[in-house]
Amino acid sequence: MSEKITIYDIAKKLNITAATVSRALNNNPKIKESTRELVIKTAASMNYKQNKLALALKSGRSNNIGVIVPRIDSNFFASVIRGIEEELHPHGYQVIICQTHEDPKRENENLYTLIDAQVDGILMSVTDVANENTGAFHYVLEKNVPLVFFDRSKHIDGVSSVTINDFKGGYITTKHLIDEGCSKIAHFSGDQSLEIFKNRFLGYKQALLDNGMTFNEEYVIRTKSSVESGKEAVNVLLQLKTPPDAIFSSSDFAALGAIQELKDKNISIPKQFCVAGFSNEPFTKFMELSITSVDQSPLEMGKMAARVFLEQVDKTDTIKIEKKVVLAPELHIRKSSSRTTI
Amino acid sequence: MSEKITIYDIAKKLNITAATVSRALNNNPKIKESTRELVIKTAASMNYKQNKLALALKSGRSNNIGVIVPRIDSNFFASVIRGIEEELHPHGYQVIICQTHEDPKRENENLYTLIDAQVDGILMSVTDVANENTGAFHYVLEKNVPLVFFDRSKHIDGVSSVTINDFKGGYITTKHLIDEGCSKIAHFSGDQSLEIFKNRFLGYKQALLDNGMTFNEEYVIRTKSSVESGKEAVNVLLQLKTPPDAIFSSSDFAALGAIQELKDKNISIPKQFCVAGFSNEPFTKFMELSITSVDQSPLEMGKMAARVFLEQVDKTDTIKIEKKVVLAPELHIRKSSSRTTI
DNA sequence: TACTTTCGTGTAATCGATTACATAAAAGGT
DNA sequence: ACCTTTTATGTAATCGATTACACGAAAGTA
Repeated sequence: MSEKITIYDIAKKLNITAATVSRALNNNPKIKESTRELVIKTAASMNYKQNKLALALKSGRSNNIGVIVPRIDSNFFASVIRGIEEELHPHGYQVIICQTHEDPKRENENLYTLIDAQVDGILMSVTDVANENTGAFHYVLEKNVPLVFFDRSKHIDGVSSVTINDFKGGYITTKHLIDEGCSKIAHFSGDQSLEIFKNRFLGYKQALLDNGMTFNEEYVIRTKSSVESGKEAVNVLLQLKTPPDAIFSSSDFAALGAIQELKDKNISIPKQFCVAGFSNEPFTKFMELSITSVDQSPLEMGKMAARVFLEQVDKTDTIKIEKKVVLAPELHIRKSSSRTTI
Repeated sequence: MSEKITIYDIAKKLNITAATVSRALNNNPKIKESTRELVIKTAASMNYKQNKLALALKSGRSNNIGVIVPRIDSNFFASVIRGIEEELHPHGYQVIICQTHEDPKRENENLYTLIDAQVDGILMSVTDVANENTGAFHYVLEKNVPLVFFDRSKHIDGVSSVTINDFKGGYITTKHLIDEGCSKIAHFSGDQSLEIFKNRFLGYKQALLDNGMTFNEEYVIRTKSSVESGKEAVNVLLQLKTPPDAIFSSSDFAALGAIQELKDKNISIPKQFCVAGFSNEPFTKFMELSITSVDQSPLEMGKMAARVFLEQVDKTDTIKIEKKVVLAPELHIRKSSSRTTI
């Protein structure tokens, strides 16, 4: 069992003080070169490792940053986290992961826990957008801990965010369906209290209007992000007097459900019916009937969020710069909606 | 900007000492009940939050645990991490994520970094199994930090592990293919220096022998875990004098590649050719031609690894108990190999 | 009353590193 | 030779909380 070696142990061995050791190890210019070399050599030989906790306490910086996501086992969030980790690792930061499981209570709890753990920043995708209770967020801001939202954000003064242009995502996808000759395009919308889903819906609506098509309330179905929900929703649509001939789904899973159900009913895709999803989940491109979907460049989003954090972290004194980064969504056109192209 | 409130601030306000405040907040029985109430009330009114860094320095426990995985953006690892987080969160631990990207250097670096950051334990899936250089691992053990391997493990005295029975996974899958009437079963093997892949291969081989079939070296192709690699591999197989009629792939992605290529060549699945994969990636069940695969219960694996850690963490003085937990793999039979059943 | 417990709190050290300030020694200037 | 500046190092406070030990006051005992 190895004892923990401290700078005091090194100091004692060399008959100098811990202060000198500390300075030598930190390249303080006031140290005689010979002393520095001796200290560094001795430290190495004794297998000295700096105690980060002591450093953290003294400096007030833990070199940890907290990341809060609804859940980690989703391709999107996992990829964002990967991006964050890759960007922050070279700067010496460790990434602490918290999940909310879409529970506002957990969200608040995580915020408080991270602050109490003295993280140097928090990057999060908001769960509780509707809730007016922003107490936990202001607690973070009061402590002057940089806060950056990604993907799902909330309007709070002084908080930066990195999102994709969901409106545009909805718009280009709908436009694409129109270009493929679809004239009755339905929409699977998610939780409308979340900006992302609202914007996808608005983009969809605008594309319809801009192209001389009428917006039909009946064609909008609120779904969950699940295969089952997509199946149910498509059945509702098919029972309408005038059923649609395309679906723009805000979820890849719901899109998949719709496709499975349409196939069961022998409706041919994309000939009779086109489908497009959102998120570019890995499975969309693996399917025999690959699914058209909007890519949110999660890796890039994570890296960008990390960069925004880095920009803010050393400027505690200056005025908070609220930075809003909006990434462009990219439509991946695949078989489920390709009548003209492959 | 809120000042940081410490126990000294509370003490000053109440004209007592910080020691008394600390004792009151920690339910020390030696404190007069009236004092305790007063302190707690005052602390709350002043919005006092304990500084975990100071606590960590004093106690030597950071309440952080480190998790090292090859990458986080894979369904398997993300799910394991979810399991770990869910199990450890109620115990007050925060989870720090590190990725190796399959790079042994990063693995060592991560181990040292985590120890320097004073984590209370490390849960990891090993990247560098072959490497004899176990220096970093012993460094961890010397520091008496509990270490638990999951999925990919290494034989090191005193280190517990949670794995699945890969041999059995290989065995039951191969047996299933035999039961479906396949007589020439090929195998896509991964990196054989990793126990998991070696054991899947051995299970495959044993199942062949136990069922009176001959093991054919030519039928074993070393693939990477990618669609492309699966395509290349199946083409090699099809050019053999006696091509196989089934593949047990140790990777779902390679299995998918094989399926795509077989379809291109108009070989009917499962009638003429059966395919089974490993890992139960989400896409395997979403495909129109769903893919038979072995589930590794990642969530359970994560929880189990966390529990093994919890058992060890408070027993630093007792002899290290080396615990080997082996979870049972579960074969999910789907269309890609179902001639008899659905 | 005098003596022993018990109770509640204060004093001060500790965890390990950093750093403002102090100081002794060496170097430089006239 | 004497004074000033520079250089290298030591002293001690600090970050915030915990805790062994000390001690005065209150309570219990004979």
